[in-house]
Amino acid sequence: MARPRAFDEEQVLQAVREQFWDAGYAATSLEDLMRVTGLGKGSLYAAFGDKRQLFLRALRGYTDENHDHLRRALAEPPRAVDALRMLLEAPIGDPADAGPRRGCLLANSTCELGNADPEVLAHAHRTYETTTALIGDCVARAQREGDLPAGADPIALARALLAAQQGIVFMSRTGLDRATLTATARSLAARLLPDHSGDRTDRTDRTDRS
Amino acid sequence: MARPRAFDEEQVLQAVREQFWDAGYAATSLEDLMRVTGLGKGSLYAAFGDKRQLFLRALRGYTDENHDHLRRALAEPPRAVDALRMLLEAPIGDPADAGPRRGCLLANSTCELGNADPEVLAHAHRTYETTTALIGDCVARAQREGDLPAGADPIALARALLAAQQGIVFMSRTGLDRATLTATARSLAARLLPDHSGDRTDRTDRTDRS
DNA sequence: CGAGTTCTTGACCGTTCGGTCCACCATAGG
DNA sequence: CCTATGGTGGACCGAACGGTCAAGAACTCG
Repeated sequence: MARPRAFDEEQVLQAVREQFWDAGYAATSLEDLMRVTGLGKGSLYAAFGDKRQLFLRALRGYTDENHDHLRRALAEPPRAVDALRMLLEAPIGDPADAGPRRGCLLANSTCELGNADPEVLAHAHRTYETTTALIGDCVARAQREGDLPAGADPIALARALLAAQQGIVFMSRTGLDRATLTATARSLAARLLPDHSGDRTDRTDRTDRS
Repeated sequence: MARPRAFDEEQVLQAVREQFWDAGYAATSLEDLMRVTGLGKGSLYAAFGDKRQLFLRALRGYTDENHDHLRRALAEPPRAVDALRMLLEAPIGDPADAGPRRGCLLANSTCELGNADPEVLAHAHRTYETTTALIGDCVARAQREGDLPAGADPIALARALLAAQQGIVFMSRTGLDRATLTATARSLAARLLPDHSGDRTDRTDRTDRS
């Protein structure tokens, strides 16, 4: 009944996200957003509201997508403990992309805005709780598979793994070289996820424990 | 020979540092800096140069002070391994101060400006290398004291400890409660610094540890 | 006590910020 | 083909930005 939109909302949010990711919230101007989206101010404001709302939309999209990836990455490997090991190396990324070390958008946003914007802080808190729960499920699976000691609290180990992962993410932002980063990630993985395959009761398809 | 300064440079830098720490670089305006220092624009510019240089001065002061604290904290405990354990709990802070969770100024600055300002990135890289070396020395001492396995590379363990500490710092910024944070720090400490007092050759004069 | 020098203050500058508004346009339904 | 409806792009706005400058104030030295 009227003129249709000339842009794809998802593509715009993607471009916006990349911009905020590269430069941060405060250092991104509306002109930047117009440039990367190709849209005029009027269109942006009509479609998304002001800068902050647009940022929150992009951030929510990022975290949703991230959780999807995480769910898949945790479920995919046959052995859960391998998924947990990869968790620590994942932030290092492919050698191929060679993109700038820009860390995690949510972590960056939390650092930049956590003090000033309660909504960003709350979103970060919720997101990391969900992440912890996902990792905790995977830890529990690794326990059932006999690759981790069964006694420990899965959530506690999940929190330790998440903290270690965020530490790796941050160290990568300081310009640490890939080799050192990889070695550190493996070292952390070895200490947080010790190899129990030796003293494990050897039934790998053990599904029920209490 | 001329009018003396009416302010103490160190006090001004301290106030500036607190402001940048609370709000970040981009979100701090010259008006904020004038307010917290009590100085006029002219004085600030005459004494320190522009906003960026003032920020870098404050940041360097912070890291220098931090390294002094770290050196002391690592040297103070009779047993080096205890110093390393405290390293992970230190970011949680006193229950008394109850200040806002604002993390580490250098970490925040690295996240906000690391992509855009090579000097900040280089400073962060240098600083964390120094920190790694300090922790590595402490690890080596713990090895000599028989509290850590002697075979491992001290620097490698230092990097793992530093990454874990930064992870704790970050998780505290997400609004995680103190109890959970403390539990996570202790869990990480237990896994990265396993208790070797049992199988240690008993040549050191070990005073009782509770 | 006067001259010389530095520090302080706040007015001022051009620019850029986020945000609003409106004239114009492309489309779908009648 | 015409009209109603929503999309588009850019002119425009006041405010705040970082930064400059000049005039006056405070001090030391001769």
